[in-house]
Amino acid sequence: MNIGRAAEKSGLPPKTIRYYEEIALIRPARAENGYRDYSEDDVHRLRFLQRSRSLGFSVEECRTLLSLYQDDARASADVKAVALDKITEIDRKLAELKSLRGTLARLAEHCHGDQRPDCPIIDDLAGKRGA
Amino acid sequence: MNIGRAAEKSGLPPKTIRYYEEIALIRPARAENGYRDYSEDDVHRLRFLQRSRSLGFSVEECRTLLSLYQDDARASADVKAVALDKITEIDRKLAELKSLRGTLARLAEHCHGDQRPDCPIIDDLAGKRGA
DNA sequence: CATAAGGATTCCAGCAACTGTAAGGTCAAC
DNA sequence: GTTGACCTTACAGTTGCTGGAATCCTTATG
Repeated sequence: MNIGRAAEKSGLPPKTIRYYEEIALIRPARAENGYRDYSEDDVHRLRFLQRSRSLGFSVEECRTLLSLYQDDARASADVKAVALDKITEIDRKLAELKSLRGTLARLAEHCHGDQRPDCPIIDDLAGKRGA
Repeated sequence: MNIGRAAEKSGLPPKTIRYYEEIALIRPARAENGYRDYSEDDVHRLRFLQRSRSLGFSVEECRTLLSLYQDDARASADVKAVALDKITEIDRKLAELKSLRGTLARLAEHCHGDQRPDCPIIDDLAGKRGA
């Protein structure tokens, strides 16, 4: 099938699919006219990529997961390790965002937010601590 | 002062400082030998940028904040609005990450993580729902 | 049969926010 | 005078696409 149909079926835009081929994540066949020709298996792989990307895995992680997906002799422990690493990474990001949010919320809370120039947010950004 | 000293004082690498000049966030003077020459005020601006970037503001938001910083007639309401927008954005990211984390944790929990190939994580990524 | 629309192809540029590298200029110390 | 630290510019690379231009192929219609 052509790339447009594969795009519909996988939920990925054609541009992205071509990009995935460029970085060697998938290798579709070519028809005689030069068009890419996707098999059902290719579409499975594309959907796999779509889902794993949407779960926050990087393209390189997706490459690993895809090779595990295609490896019938894989150990589920290997897959689990990737998932747990990602959870750790997400936890780090969550902690960082929460901390940022706390700081911003505290600053905003102390800013009267009117037409006067006096502003604790700016003061903090400028390094004028406390007060 | 030279860029190296300004880097030390602001906590930003020289490369980043040059980049900020390239995108017109700061405009240091030049010495006769062509070296950038930073004033104390320049360093204040750099520290301001360092702090606001580290709080998660985009470079363009930093540009806005910096102009507010340098505007003695600013309304604190304008600053507060930027901060509140950023908090909203952080909340969105937090929700997304929490959701991802939940999905991954659920998948990992059901994966026995041993030497066998059977893996609910892969099954889910492949679209085999339920089971 | 011509042609126009809709898809397909390639390649190149651009987004954010830097970072790395190369090739060279300047300055202070020995 | 030469070493080494520091400065300069310019260009490439990072991540993960996305948009655009020029061209080709296929299909439907007049």
